[in-house]
Amino acid sequence: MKFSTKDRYALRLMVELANRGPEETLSLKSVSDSQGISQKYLEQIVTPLSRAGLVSSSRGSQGGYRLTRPASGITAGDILRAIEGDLVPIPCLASQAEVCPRRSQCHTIGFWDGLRQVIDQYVDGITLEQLCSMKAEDLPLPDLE
Amino acid sequence: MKFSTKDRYALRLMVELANRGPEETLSLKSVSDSQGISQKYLEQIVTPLSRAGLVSSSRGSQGGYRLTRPASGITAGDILRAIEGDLVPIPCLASQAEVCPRRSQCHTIGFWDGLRQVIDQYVDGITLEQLCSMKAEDLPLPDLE
DNA sequence: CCCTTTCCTGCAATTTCGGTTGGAATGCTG
DNA sequence: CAGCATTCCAACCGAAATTGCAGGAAAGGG
Repeated sequence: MKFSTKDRYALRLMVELANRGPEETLSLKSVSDSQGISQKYLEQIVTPLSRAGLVSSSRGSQGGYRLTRPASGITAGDILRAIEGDLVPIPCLASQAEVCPRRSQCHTIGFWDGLRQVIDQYVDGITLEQLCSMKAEDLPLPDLE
Repeated sequence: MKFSTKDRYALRLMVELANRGPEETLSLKSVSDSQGISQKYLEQIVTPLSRAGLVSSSRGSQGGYRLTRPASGITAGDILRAIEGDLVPIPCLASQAEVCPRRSQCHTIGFWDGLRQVIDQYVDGITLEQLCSMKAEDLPLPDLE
């Protein structure tokens, strides 16, 4: 149960974009330099973010990417779902999953669906704006202990 | 971000064992028959559960596995951690991870650690006993919405 | 002694991960 | 218009993990 590097890099990429505001474009080259991620790999990561409508692009010299809306209107869930597709812990729960033949007597599907809900609730409750203001020191957490 | 089949099968295996109580032993052969999982694969799954002290075994004819303690004293988290080792969403948060060089200026580590806590809290809050009494129909959830 | 079962090791096919490579299209700028 | 920076597109690729299966050895009950 791990999130991929694409998930992690996507968050870091979006934080960089958010730091520039939605007007200024930022090239992958500069993100590559500041974050230490190869430009070519970033291309793969930004593509689904673009298709999901979270960022827009301009080509050519002085081109780059920018947020399509303020960072306060984008959640971590938006970003992760753009990369992962469905954010489900097991294939059974995917939106286009075939119906499991032992579904009716399954004792664990409820557990997994509960986990999905807990994860959804968490990632949708944290905005890109909040991410930007987080430092490593102050560990986060809405209101858990 | 998916949990492996071993994680899922481990839960189902443990539910089967719990249904027999901690006295009666149950062979992998019978679990294989009722759950439709190959006996050989189950062997791989039960081994870490045994090493983690969640089940004990007896060899030979009439042998099998049984819980080492009541199902009310075993959580889903216990089972998943036995299979997965650390239950962390990204390698950075593993207990024996090397320190990330960009840790101090990282804006996302807090997010991931929060996710880890949310997951931990959920899986540790559901006991094997609760799993046994779950049906597919009644979706779970302690008190979320 | 035979049968059942756990235990242990090794192998193998497939998929996923984590990228790299190569180039085409587009648009600014001198 | 030439050149350069950038996004876009599509393959490819090695390594690792996933998802098992096979073949036994060891132990215990009947």
